[in-house]
Amino acid sequence: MPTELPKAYEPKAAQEKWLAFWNKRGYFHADPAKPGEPYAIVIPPPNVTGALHMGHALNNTLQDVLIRWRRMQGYNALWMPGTDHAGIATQAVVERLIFNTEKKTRRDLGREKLVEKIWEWKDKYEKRILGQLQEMGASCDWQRTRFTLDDTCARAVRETFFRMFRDGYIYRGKRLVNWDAQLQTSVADDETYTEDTKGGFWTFKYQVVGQPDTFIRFSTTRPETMLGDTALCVHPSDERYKQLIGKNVLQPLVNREIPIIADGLLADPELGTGCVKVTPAHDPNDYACWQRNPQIGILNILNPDGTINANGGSYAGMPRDKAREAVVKAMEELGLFEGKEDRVIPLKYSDRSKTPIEPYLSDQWFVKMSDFDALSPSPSKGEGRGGGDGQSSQLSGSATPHPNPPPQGGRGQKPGLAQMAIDAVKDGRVQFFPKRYENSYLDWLGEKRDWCVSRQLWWGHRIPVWSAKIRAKNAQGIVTDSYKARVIEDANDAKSTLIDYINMFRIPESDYEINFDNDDDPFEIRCCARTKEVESALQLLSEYCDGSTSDSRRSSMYSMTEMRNAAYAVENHLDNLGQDPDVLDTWFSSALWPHSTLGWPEETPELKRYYPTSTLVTSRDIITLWVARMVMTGLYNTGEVPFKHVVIHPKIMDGFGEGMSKSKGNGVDPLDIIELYGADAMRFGVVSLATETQDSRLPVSNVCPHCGTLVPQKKEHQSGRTRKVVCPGDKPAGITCGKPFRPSGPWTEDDPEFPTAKAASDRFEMGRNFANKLWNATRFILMNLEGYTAAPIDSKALAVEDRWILSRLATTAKAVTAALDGYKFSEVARLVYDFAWNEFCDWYIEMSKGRRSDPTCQRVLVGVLDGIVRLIQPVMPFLAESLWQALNEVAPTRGLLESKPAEDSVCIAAWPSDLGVFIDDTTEGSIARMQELVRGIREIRNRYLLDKTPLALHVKCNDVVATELNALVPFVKLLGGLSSFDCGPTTKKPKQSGSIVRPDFEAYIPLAGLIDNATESKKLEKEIAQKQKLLDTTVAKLGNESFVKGAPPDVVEQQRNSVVELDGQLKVLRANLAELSES
RNA sequence: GGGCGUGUAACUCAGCGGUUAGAGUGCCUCCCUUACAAGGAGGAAGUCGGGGGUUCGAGUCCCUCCUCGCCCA
Repeated sequence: MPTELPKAYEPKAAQEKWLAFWNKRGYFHADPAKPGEPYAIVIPPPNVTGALHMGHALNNTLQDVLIRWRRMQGYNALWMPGTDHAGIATQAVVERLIFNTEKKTRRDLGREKLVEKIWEWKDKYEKRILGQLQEMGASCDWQRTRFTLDDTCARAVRETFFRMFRDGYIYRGKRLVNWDAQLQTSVADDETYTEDTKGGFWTFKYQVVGQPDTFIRFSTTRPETMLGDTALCVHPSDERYKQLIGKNVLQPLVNREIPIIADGLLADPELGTGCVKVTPAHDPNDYACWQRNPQIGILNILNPDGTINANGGSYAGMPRDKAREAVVKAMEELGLFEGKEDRVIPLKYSDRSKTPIEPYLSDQWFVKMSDFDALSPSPSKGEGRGGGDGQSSQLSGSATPHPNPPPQGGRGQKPGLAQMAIDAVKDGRVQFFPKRYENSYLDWLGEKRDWCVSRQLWWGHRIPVWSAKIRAKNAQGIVTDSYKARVIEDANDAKSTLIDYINMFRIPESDYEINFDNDDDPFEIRCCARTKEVESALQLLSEYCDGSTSDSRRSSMYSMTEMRNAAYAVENHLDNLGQDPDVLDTWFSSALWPHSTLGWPEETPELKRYYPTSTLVTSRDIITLWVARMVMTGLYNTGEVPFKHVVIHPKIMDGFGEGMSKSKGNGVDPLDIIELYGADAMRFGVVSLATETQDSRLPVSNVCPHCGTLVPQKKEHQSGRTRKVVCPGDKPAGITCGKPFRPSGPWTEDDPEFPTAKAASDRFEMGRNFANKLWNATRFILMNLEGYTAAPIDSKALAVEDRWILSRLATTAKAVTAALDGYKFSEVARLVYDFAWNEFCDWYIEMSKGRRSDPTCQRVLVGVLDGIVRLIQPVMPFLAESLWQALNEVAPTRGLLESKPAEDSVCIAAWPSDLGVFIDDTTEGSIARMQELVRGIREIRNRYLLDKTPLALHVKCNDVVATELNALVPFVKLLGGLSSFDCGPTTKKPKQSGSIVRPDFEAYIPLAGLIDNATESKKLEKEIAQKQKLLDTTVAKLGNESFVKGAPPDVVEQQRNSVVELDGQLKVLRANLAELSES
C-alpha cells in the first residue's frame, strides 16, 4: 500500500526532504570523467553587498530550468555557482556601517583592518546568498562554489593582468575622476548625487597679450580653477572674437600666457559673454575640449586633500574655499573683476562623505581596446577616442590619448580586444536571445574605448605592479641627446639589478615583466608579477628598501650575502619602490569568470570538458559591463568564446515600475515568497513572467505578522525608510488589529520592537494552486491503481479518450521542448499548465472515472502523469520529486512506449521524447466536438440553475458526427449529467427546450415548465446578432474580388465554409427564436 | 540628443499578417458531488495609447505624435 498522501501539497516538507536527498545523492555534481555531451552554465555571480531579490530569483530559476532540462536529456551538465566581491559597492556598505556604528573612517581603521571587516561581511552575505539559492532549488554544483577574490580566481586575474601587461595591452594614463577630497578617493557616478546649492556666478576678464586695451570677459562658478586655466575658448563663428583666435591672454595670478582657441562644442555664442575659460584638469567639458585641442595642455592644481598644489603658485596649500576668496580678491585688486551674481547651481556631492565632488585628474591603469596597426609602431586611430566624454566617472568614458607601444611577440595581430569580441558575435560564435540585444553589445564595443581598470579602493585584487623611481646618477643637466642616452643607461642599470635580485629566488624570467613608461615619466620603472613568488620577492625587496622589514624576516631571507648584496644594489638604483596601491575594477575579475572558475590558466579536466560553456543567462543592463568583457578576455586568454548563447531575460520591477536593485533597497526577498507560497510556486511564477519583450511589475503587500492582513506596499515603505506601520486590518471578529509592524525590506538586523512583515504577491498563487492541483490529481490516480500491472501501451486496446490524451501529451512535450530550445520560458510554464490542468485533470481524469479498474486506463493515467512530472521537473522540482517518489511506490515500473523501472529521482529521469507516434488529429477533433457539446449542456444547466437534475439530450447531426458522438456517449452523460441521449440526422427539436447550435450539430434539452422565454429569447437574439455580423463581414470579404484572388486558397476556402456554417446555424437559431415567441 | 523597448479586460501579462483578441487574479451566479474550496461548473468584462498609411485583410507591418522604462551620449 502506498503511503497515505496529505490532502494538500506541503511545500516546506518537500523542500527540506528533497534538498537533503539530492545533495546526498550528488545529482548536481558534474564529473568531467563521466560521459555525455557537456552542457555548462556559469552563474552570473551575485555580489556580496546584500541578499538576493526577486530579480535574482528569476535569473537563477531560468538557469536552473535549463540545467535541469539538459541533465534529463542526458547531457553532462555543470552549473558553476559563486559570488562576486563587487569592490566599490561592498566597501562602501561596510565603510558606512563602520562609520554609523563606530564613527570611524577607513583611514582611521587602516587598510588591513578594513579589508578584514569586509571579509566578515562577505562571509555573512555569501552564506545568506548561497542559502537563498539552495532554498530556491538551484541545482548548482555546490562543491565547486567560487568567489571572485578566492585563490583560484586571483591566480587567473594575476595571470591575465600579467599577459596583458607583457603584451602591451595595459598602460597607465591620466583620467578625470569624481574625487572625494574628504575621503581622498574617487567614487563612481552612482555614488554621487546632485543637489541645488547656493553659489555664485563671477565674471572676470583677461588681458590680451600685446594689446593692453583689449580684454576678454568670461564667467565662472568656480573662480579658484582659474589657477589651472590653460585656454580661453570662443565659438569659431563668433564675430566678436574671430580676430583674437590664436592670440594669447595673460593669467595674472600665476603669470602664465594662455591661448585663445575656437571650439564649437564648448563655447556657445548665445550664452553669457560667449567666451569660456578652459580648465581641463578640473571640469569634464573642459577636459573634453582639451582632448580635441591637446596643444593647450592640462594642469592639475589640486592636492588629493583638496588644497591647492604647487601649480597654484602663491596659493599653494590653501583649501579650495579659501583659495576662491583669495583669487576673487586678487582679481578685484587687479581691476579684472567684473561682478558677481548669486545663483543656485546644481552641485555634485559624494554620497559617502556628503562633501562636494571635485573633478580630479589622476593616474589610472587602462586596458587598450583599439586595434593594433600592423605597420606603424604607434596605435591606430580609435585609441583613446571618445571626445565629448562628459563623464568624470571611472566607469565609463575614454582615457587620455596615449601612444603606447604595440604588443610584441605572437599577439600583435591586427584586431584589438574589442574587435575580437565584435567578430565573435558577427560571425555567430556567440548568439544573443533575443537577437536585438546584439545592438547594444556591438554599438558599445564599436566605440573601442579603453577600459579604466584601476580603482582607489582597498577591497579587490591589488594591481600586481611594483614601481620605483630610477635614481638618475648620470642624468643631470639639460635635455640633450646625450642626456637621454644617460637616462636609458641608468634605467638599464636599474633593471639589471632588479633582475639580479629576482634571480636569487630562482624565479624564471617569464614570471615577471619589467618596463619603463618613457612618455609618462622617464624615470619610472615598473615590474609586473605573474606569480605569488614574484610578489613575495618584490614585497620583501620594497620592505628592505624602505627599511620596514621585520628583523626576523630580514634575518631569514637575507641570511645569504649574495641576496643582501642584490637587494642593496637595487636600493642603490631605485627610490620609492612599492606596489601600486590601487585595486582592479571588479569587472576585471568577473570578466574571467567563465574560464577562471574552471581552473584556467591550469589545463584542468574541467576547463577541457566544459569550456566554452553553453549558455549565459543574464539581464540586459550588464551586456556591456560584463558580457562584452567576458567575450574579450575569454578570447584573449583561451582563444575561444566563453559561451555560445547569451540569454537576456526581462527585469522584475517593483509595483511602481522601478527595477529592483540592492542599492535602491526595493527588492523583494524570494524567501518571503517561498515561505508563503512554496519554492515551486515562486519558480513557476517567475518562469511565467519571463517573456521575450516586457519587463514585469511585481506589486506586493506586507503580510501583517499579527493577523495576516495584506497591507499593500507603498513607496515610502521601501528601502527601509519606514520602520513602523500600523495594521488597519480587521480580525474575523471585526475587531481592528491595529498592531504595529515593520514593513518588509532589505533589513540587515531584526527590530526588537516591531516584528517584520513578509512580502506577499498574488502573482504566485497561480503556481501554488497548480502545484496543489497536480498533487491532488496524483493522489487520486494513486488511490485508483488497485491491481495495477506494468505493461507497454497496447495501441489496439486504447479507447478514444486514451488516444486523445496521449496525442495531447505528445504535442505538449514537443512544444515544451521547442520552447526550451528557443529560451521561451513563459511558454514552457503555460504549455505544461494548460495541458496538465485543462486537459488532463479537467477532462481525462473525469472521463477515466468510469474505467477505474481498466488496466489500459490505469497505464495511461500513470504514463501521462509520469510524462507531466518529467515535463514540470525543470520548473517545479520539489513538486516533481514528491510526485515521482509517490508514483514509484505504487507503479515503480511504468512507461508508455516501453515499460521499465523508473529512475531513483526525476532529476535524472529521461526527458520525454519520441512520443510523436501518439499524435492523432482526428481523435483530437472528435473530443473537441464532444467538449463543445458538454460545455453547451453545462451552460444551460447553469442558466436555469438546474443543479443536479438529470437532463435529456437530443442531438441533430449527420451520420458521421453521430457515430463519433455515440462512441463518446458515456462521457457526454457523465460530464453533462444526462438521463438520456439520442442523436442522428432525423432528431426533432422538442417543444420548450434549451438549444445549443454549433457548426456540426444542434442539440436540445427539454425544459418544459422551466424555460423562461424572455431569457432564452434574449440569449438567442444576442447569438443571432453576433453570427449575423460575422456572416455579413465574411460575405463582404468573399464579394471582394481582390480578396478571392489575393488571399491564399485555404483562407478563401475557410471563409466559404464559414459562410455555409453560419448560414445554417442562423437558420436554426431563427427558427428556434420564432418557436419561442409562438409558445 | 542617439539607441532599444513598452502602452491589449479592474490588476499582472500572452498574442508578432488570416475564423468571433486570450490566460491568471479580481468581479457576478451556482455548487463543501468520496482527488483537489489552493476546488468544480458557468457568466459579465477590452473602439488592442492617439492619428495617418501599406495590404484583399492590421493589436500584429510602416510613418507620426503622446506615455512610461532602460542603455548610451
